[in-house]
Amino acid sequence: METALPTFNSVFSIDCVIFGFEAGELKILLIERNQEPFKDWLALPGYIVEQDESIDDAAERILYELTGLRDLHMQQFHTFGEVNRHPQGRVITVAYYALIRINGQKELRPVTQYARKAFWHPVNELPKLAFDHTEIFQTGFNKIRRRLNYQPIAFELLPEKFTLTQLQSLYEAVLNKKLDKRNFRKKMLSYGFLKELDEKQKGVSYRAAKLYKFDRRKYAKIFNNELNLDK
Amino acid sequence: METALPTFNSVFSIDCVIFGFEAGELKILLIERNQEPFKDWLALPGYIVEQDESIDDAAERILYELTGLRDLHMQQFHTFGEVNRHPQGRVITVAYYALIRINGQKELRPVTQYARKAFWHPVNELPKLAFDHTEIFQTGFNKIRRRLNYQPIAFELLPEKFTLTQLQSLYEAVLNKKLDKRNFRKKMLSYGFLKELDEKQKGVSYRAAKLYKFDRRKYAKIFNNELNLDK
DNA sequence: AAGATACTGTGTAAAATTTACACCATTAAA
DNA sequence: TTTAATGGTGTAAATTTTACACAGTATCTT
Repeated sequence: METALPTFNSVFSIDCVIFGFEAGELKILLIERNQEPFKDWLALPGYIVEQDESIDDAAERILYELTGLRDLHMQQFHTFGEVNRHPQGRVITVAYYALIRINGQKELRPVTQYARKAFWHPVNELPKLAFDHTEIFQTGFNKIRRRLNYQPIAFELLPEKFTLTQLQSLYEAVLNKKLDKRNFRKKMLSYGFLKELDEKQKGVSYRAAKLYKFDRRKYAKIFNNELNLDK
Repeated sequence: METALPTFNSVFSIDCVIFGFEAGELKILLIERNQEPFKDWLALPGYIVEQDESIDDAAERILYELTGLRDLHMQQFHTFGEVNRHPQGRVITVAYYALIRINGQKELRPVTQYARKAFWHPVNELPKLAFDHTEIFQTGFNKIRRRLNYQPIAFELLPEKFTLTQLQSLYEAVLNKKLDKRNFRKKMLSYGFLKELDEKQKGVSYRAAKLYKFDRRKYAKIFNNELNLDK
C-alpha cells in the first residue's frame, strides 16, 4: 500500500546573497522588487523553485533571471523556515551565497519582470530588506567570514591579477579588522598558492605593486589533503 | 494587486542525524520504516513538516515521534533538494543533527506507527539506507567533525562526569585518528572549561581516573568572544 | 630637476603554540 | 605478592605567531 503525500500548499524558494568587492568595500547584490508581496522594497534576489528543478539548479536560474548574472559557484548555507516568514503562505527558503568579481562590463539586468533593477550595495549600512532577508544576509555574511580561511573565497572576489595590498584589504573588509602588512604577506606567500607575475599594477600615481595570480590547483592540493570540507 | 503563490504539490521534510557515543564508538540513530516508500528499510528518523510549525519545531517533534527522544538541541546543517530524491513526489528535506548521551534508561520507543523501532548503530559499517540518507549522514558527519573544535560537541555526547581518557577517545572516534595523551590533556585543561571533581571513576578493575565536568559557562565566555558562530 | 606624495616591500627577535616522546603510580584481581 | 591494565605527568625542540620601522620607487607638482 502506498501512502500518498499530503497536498499542502507549501512552496520553497531560493534567496541569494551575492558578495562582490569594489573600491575596497564589500558589497552585496540587491534587487528592487516589482511584485507583491513587498513590492517596491529592496530584497535579496530570490524566487520560487520549480517542480522539476533541483534546488542547486534553481539557485542558478533564479539569480540569472533577477540579475542577469550567470555561472557563479553558488553554495547553500542555511534554510529559513519560520511559519510566518512569508505573508502569503507557507514558504521556506534555502539561502545560497556566491562570490563574484564586480566589474563594470557585466551589466546587471533582470531578465524577468519580478525585479525592477539589480544593483550593488555596501554591506555596511544596509537598508531595511523585505521578508527576513536581513537575517539571511547576516547569516550568510557570518558564514563567509568563518570560511575565509578555509575556502578560496578571497580569490573569487578579486580580479584575476591582484596585488597583495588588495588581497589584504579584502581580508580586512571581511573580517572587519586591521592586519599587519608584513605578517599578512609572509603568511599568504608561505602557502605557496600565489603565483607572482612579471607584471605590475598600472594607473597608479605612486610606485606600482607586483601582481599575483591565484593558483587554484596548488590550493586544492594543499587544502583537500587536510580535511575534506564538502557541504 | 497580489500575486498568489503557486499551488504545487511540494512538501518539505526533516531528517535527523542523531549522534551518540557508547562503548568507545560513535553511533547514530536509525529507524526501521513501517510505511511506504521504503517500507521495512533502515533510515534516518525523518518525516514531513506540518503547515503550521517552523522547521526547527518540526525537527523536535519528528524526532520525538519516531524515537521517543526529547529536548535535544537540534542544529540544521544542510538541505537536500534533488528532484527525484523521493519516489512519490517533490520533497526537499532539511537535515538536522543532534548529540546525545546514550544511556540504557532512555528507551527508544517510536510514538507513531511510521517507525517500527529505533536503535543505535555504529557509524562505521552503516547498512544501506532509504532515500539519500547515506549522503545526508555523511554530510552531517563531516559537519560535526569540523565543528568538534569550535563547538561543545564532545560534552553533549559524554556523560555529565567523564574522564579525560573518555574525552580523548571520543575525539579520536570523531576525527578518526590517534591523539597524543599528554598533549591532549595539556590542551584541554589549558582552556579552563573543564572542572576537576573530587570524585573518581568507579567499577573499573584498575586505577580509577579522576572525573571532570564541562563548565558550559566558562566555555561560552571563551568562545563567544572569539568569533560568533551563529548558524 | 628637485621635492613632495603615496604606497611598496622587506627582516628580526620575542612570545606562544605545537609536537614528540617514556615511565612510574595506582587499583583490583588473580 | 604478583600481574594486568590504565592513570597521570614534564621537558626540550620545532614551528608558528606576533610586534614592529624604514628605505625604495613611481608619479605628480612646481
